Amino acid sequence: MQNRQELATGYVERVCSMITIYDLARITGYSAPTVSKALNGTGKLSDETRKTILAAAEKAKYKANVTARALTTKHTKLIGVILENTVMMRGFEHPLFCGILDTFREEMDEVGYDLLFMSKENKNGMSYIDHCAYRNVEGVLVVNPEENDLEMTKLAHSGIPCVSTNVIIPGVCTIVTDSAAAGQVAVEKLLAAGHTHIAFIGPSADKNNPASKERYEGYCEALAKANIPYSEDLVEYCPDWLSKSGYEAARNLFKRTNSVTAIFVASDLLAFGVMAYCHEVGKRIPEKISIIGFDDDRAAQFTSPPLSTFKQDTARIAQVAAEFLLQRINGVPVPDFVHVPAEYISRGSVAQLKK
Amino acid sequence: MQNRQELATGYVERVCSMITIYDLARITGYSAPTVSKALNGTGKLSDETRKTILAAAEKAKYKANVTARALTTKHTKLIGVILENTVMMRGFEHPLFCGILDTFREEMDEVGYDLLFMSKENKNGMSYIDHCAYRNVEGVLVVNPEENDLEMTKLAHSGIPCVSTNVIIPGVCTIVTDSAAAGQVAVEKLLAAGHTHIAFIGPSADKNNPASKERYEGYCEALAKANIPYSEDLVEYCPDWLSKSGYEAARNLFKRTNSVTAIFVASDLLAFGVMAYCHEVGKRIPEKISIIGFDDDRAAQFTSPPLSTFKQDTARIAQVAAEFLLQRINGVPVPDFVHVPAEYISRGSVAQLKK
DNA sequence: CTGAAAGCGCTAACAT
DNA sequence: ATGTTAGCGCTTTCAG
Repeated sequence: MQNRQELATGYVERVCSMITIYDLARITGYSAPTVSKALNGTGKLSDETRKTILAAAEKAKYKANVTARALTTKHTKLIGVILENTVMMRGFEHPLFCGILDTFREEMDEVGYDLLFMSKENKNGMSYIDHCAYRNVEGVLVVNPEENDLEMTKLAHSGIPCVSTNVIIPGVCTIVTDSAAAGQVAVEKLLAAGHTHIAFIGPSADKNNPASKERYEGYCEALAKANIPYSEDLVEYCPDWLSKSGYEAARNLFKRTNSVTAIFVASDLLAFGVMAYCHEVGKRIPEKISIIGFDDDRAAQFTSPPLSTFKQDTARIAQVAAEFLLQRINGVPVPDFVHVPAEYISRGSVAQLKK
Repeated sequence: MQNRQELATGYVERVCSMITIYDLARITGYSAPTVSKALNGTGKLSDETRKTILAAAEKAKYKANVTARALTTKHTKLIGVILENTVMMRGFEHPLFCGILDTFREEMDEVGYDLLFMSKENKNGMSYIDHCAYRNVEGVLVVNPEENDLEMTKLAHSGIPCVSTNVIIPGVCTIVTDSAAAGQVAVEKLLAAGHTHIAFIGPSADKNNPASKERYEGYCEALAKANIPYSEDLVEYCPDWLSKSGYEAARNLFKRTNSVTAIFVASDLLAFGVMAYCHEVGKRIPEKISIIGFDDDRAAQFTSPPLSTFKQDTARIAQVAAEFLLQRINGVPVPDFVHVPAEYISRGSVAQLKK
């Protein structure tokens, strides 16, 4: 206990006794502004002065204090991250979001930016905009906002630089997987395996979430290209992205029709539910029914059979997001929309149809 | 383009034109310090003054600026988070870490703290301690540091308040699942199902990572209690927590012995590998071999058969971590170690052994 | 090229 | 009970 108190005190002292530019000024005999200029490479200083000051800073292990700097410059080198726990799935646990955040952090770290979680409705009743102002956040990565959230819309229109990696927000640069292209590929793979009665299962299209909508569009387009007439009977919408909904969608689908030999499911999680239903009713995969999912969830390679699916390029999405957010912060125009291709991963859930 | 420029400018203006306590002072006719006191509830002010000022602040939508406040108070209301991408598994993608972080964030949000990712070896070559000082972080949540990391050790000894939720760090309060108790339960479940030749598969015990070690100890203890002699042949260590290692461990185990009818595997991910091996060699689960995993990974309910496992109480771990970190920040002593119980989840991977 | 002065927004210590 | 003064650490004019 005594020990802990001492530690705590030690910390305060350490922080308070941090070396400042005034210390360096005293040490080197120059003034504080000169030290500042030397440290930042700004202003006009003689090479010698700069060298002297830099050496002294190094020796004294001087570290700038962003808090103080930010007060004058307004540059906090802070990026806000919006990642809400929606009904869809708890924030961090979503496979896509985690991958994006991981790489985004690395990219931002490279250029000296730190990541801070934004929150809405926190203790102080702050909105996103309030929170951004409160922390002087320089830009925001929108990974997963709540659906149709007014605060989010306000933030998008506030002029605070934002990029979005999942949802389309008018006025905000959005970077997402090219789901339409992937949807086409999915159907083409199934067509190539001899399937013609191909179903689609996915959440009903939310106009702001391109994922399900584009996957569905890709499905339609591939069918059209192959001259296979579209049938409403083969499309089953579900209310969300949960496995349970996939299970129910499969039940509904098979209640309606028995001709289906293949399904393109808009996500692995949904596909797991579909597979569970198939197992339950003895519909063997892939012998009786072929399935393609989306996301390459950790689980996908361990289902039985392993699930053929699409891997989103989260690293690429994050890199582009980081690049464009930085551009945006620096006042450089960015595109409204960027598509990043997904990769098809062939496993054991698709069978060649016997003629 | 023009549009974007305007937006960016709009943001700068907005930030710069934020209302300050001086504005409130002017509006209300009081002085800045008085406004400050009213806002913070400090000092001695008449009720009326306070009310007037608070009303004016509300009306003007005044929001404090932490950056400025922190400069004088040293209280940034910032908590650092250490979550490195170790070889073990990429940072955010680990099921346990994500859950912990999610709840921890909510808890801290309640009391006005924001979360910031700490990084080591960033552009400026800052250590954890440097980074903490640079951002004036008030405390640190250590979720997943690199193994035997000197910088981490230094941070732990720096006096900066820390709590750890995965690894034991001398001098730092650690909150983890009671893996030993869970390990015992696992073996007891298998014993109850009639198994006596029970194997253990898990990473070799790292002295700082209680997870594998404690699960192994629980395994041993349950065996001892049941008077079943310990056999080295039934224990297979693996180098890490990856599924691939589980696969190889299973192969090694079965190469050595054929009497095993049940395995307690230290994690679901490893268990997936074990299951994959079993499937491959036609060893039916659970008919021929029963398996219990650990973590309740998203995948666990979708393997074939669904995997019986333990669910760590990440929410509880995070709550305790948040509580103790706040205590520690406030100079209140905290325990060195807290165990949180895990819950056994029975699914289809354990069979009653036929006599 | 360098330094003096001023200010970012807030709070602590002291006067009044 | 309220105001004055000063300072947190840094940067940005602007003189010299």
